Amino acid sequence: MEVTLSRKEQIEHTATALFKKRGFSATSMRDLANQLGIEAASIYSHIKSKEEILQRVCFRMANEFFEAIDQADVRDASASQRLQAAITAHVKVLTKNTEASAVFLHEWRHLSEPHHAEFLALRYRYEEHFREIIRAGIKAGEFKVPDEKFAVLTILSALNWIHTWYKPEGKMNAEEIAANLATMLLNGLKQT
Amino acid sequence: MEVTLSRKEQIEHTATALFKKRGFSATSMRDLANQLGIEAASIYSHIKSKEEILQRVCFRMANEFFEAIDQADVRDASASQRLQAAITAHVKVLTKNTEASAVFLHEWRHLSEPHHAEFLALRYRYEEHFREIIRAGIKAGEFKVPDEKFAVLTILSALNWIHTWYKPEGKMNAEEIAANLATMLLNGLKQT
DNA sequence: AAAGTTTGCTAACGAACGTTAGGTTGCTTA
DNA sequence: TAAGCAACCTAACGTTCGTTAGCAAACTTT
Repeated sequence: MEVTLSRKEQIEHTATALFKKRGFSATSMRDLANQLGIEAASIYSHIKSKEEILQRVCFRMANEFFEAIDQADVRDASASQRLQAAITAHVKVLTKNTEASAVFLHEWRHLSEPHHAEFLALRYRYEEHFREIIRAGIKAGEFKVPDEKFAVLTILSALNWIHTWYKPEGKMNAEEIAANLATMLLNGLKQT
Repeated sequence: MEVTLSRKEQIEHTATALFKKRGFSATSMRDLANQLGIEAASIYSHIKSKEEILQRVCFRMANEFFEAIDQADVRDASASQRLQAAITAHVKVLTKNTEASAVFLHEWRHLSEPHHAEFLALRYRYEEHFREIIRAGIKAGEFKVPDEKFAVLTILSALNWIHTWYKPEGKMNAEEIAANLATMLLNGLKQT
């Protein structure tokens, strides 16, 4: 299953790796060019600006997260089941591309307006999906939570650390990680 | 309870706020000077380099976390109680200074060697404290966890998002947040 | 009143930055 | 075989960067 990347996609891919490792601001176009084996000025045959790369990565990942969560949502299921499905979908996207995920999670703040505001709005909408599940769970007496915003932030932060340590060749695959995280968040550490 | 800060401490404090907001690399000495109402070159009457500020913040916070967790550790208690105490201690440090915490958590990677390696070693030692508690809990049959490293990473990432939203004037104080997080992580979301 | 310390200034350095202009090479398509 | 295009080059632009040198004023201590 060899996929041939266009030069623009290669640039984006290499830049993503550098943005994750060093951060957007600490990555220079000359660093990126060096990694690609070309001159910095040559990059501008393919992209308009350094920030364009960041924009493409951030909004592409936002799309992937939305698609995953929409496909995974099972109507007429319990809140626990829905939450488990959402967690699994989220973890799958996160593990499928850890580098782009890291950029999505940490480097979006370097977006300039109006992209910055647009990104925040998307993120809010994404989180709202989780909040809605938690609210439904509280209403049904399924969950016991002091505040749904608090719960969602805690859940997502627990998930969003994965990209720092996940390796495809590690002993847990994405599904196992998702299952373990869902169990831990839903049932806690304590032996039952 | 007015505390007079030395000029050096003022610089450190203002820099910390900027490092949190924009990141270390995206914060220039001229930004910092502007915020302080002086010229960039004047800062060098008080500090040796930009990175010195980062070093001081990172290692001071590391110290604070260690002190908090050492004081909070109760021998001859159950693993649940010890974990609850450790979580509370961690959250207290985190909420006491959200800006320095953000720098501690996200900007340490801009440290140069050997400080970078030294910082990582400290962090490993800190996390080891949590791992030891989890291991004790598993051994005593108190916790049901697939992997103690996995559990600790999940716990700490759930905690380490607090600095992004915590406001001292918010409806939950540090103790309530700590209690809610400990309950959620130990018992899960589900109604019992 | 003298000496020392703190705090700041202006001017400037060399380096690195993102980006543009204009040109060359080689492959692909009409 | 000519035209078009993708990919990359060198040279350079204007700007910003962290930092140093050298000096001056103000406050504190002796």
